[in-house]
Amino acid sequence: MKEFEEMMNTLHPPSEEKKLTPKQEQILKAAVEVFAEKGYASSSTSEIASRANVAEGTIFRHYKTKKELLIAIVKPFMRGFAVPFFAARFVNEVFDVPPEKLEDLLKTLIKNRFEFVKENAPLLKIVLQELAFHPELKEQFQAVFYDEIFPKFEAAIDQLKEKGAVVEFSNATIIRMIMSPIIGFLVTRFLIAPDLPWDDDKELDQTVHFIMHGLSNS
Amino acid sequence: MKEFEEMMNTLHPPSEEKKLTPKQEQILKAAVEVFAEKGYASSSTSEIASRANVAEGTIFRHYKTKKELLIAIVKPFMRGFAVPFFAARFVNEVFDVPPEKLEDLLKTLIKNRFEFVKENAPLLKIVLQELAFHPELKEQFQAVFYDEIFPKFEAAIDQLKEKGAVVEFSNATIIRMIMSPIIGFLVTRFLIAPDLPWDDDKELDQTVHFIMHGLSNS
DNA sequence: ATAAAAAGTGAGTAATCACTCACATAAAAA
DNA sequence: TTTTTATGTGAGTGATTACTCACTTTTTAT
Repeated sequence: MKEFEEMMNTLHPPSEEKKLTPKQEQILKAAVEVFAEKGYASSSTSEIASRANVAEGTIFRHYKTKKELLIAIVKPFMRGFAVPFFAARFVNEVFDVPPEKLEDLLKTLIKNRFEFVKENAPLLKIVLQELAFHPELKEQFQAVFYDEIFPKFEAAIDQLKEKGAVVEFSNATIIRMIMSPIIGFLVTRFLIAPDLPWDDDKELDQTVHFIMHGLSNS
Repeated sequence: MKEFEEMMNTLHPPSEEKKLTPKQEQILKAAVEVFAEKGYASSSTSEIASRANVAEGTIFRHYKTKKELLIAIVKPFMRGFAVPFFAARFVNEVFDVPPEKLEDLLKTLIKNRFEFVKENAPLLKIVLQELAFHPELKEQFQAVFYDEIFPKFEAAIDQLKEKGAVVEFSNATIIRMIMSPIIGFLVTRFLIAPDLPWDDDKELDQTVHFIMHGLSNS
């Protein structure tokens, strides 16, 4: 229960707190469950309602359509994931830190975001699944990642290239090479084999090690 | 048209040729299209039928259920992808090749599999999407990848570890680090941004470079 | 040529779907 | 307290769904 309340807090951060009624929270919780289990298209509003101990009409009182319910769940998750990247420090820290400390900086950042995803694992599944079919989600994704996070990454990468610390691939390629192993780990960790006895810290350290060596200019 | 016939050949390889009727081919082609566009759950058999210029009943003449149609599409694709790995040479080649030539060997293999995926891009999307929700597909995936391909990879990795050519991560971690950037490229190349002016050879070379350096024991 | 089997058809069906609406209750405002 | 507004309800609805079946056409076997 505690965990879910925390999740709901990240879904609806204090900044624009919407004062959800208890039933509304039950609906969101149940919807996350069902969407993650069966996928959006195979989830019925009637099942969400019954699992939330709520009449079906109550769902449509708060969310005009089923898709609006999906967006109400996914949007805050994406924004929540991006929060630390909005910190003004982000790019500057990468600029200033000596290259040998860069690995530690990345580890800290990644471990922080890992914890966020860990607390919202079903949301990760929903996003990865539904991003492909809902233009509204793609737009939100673009707004958060392409327009906000990636440019900051690019600035940092350009700086590292000038220092000769990073291999001379295109920025898009480098970003892909940074993200692929991380996403690969997250997907394996939480979606494919969540029940394996994972040593998360070790895996993350090794993943960052892999990325840094893969991109190093040797 | 030519391309699709080739795809159908890979879907139903000569080894167990099922002598598909023309209408059956139309059904498979249309189903691949619609499943990839809308996702399995949101695809209706009536749309598949009309897009295949076939009566809806014809679909169920050949495939008892909608899910059986999905499996008829996905199963041969996975088997087709795995074919080169079944070659007895596979592990031995990795054993015998001198470490500095290993990168070239991997490049050849990956470029070969890349072409296969390129010819069946919609199938890649269908597999990635539906694997999460259909136990039958998971079983097929397990049979092909976990039971057949991965053990061969492990044997090769163990050998490389003994030579000290590869970092001492667990085999599962190493396999993940090999596959993540490749899948990351495939997904970006064919699903996220297929219309970008890609230099496939360059990207693949750089991806292999990234993997080899990331895993090197330095 | 004739029979038998396979392929193809499309109207029909029961189930399920997202969503509505008239009404009931609870909370807030007056 | 009285009125207004917000929240909650569940039976009802038209549309859509996967799938069936009696029938026709085509292909294959004899």
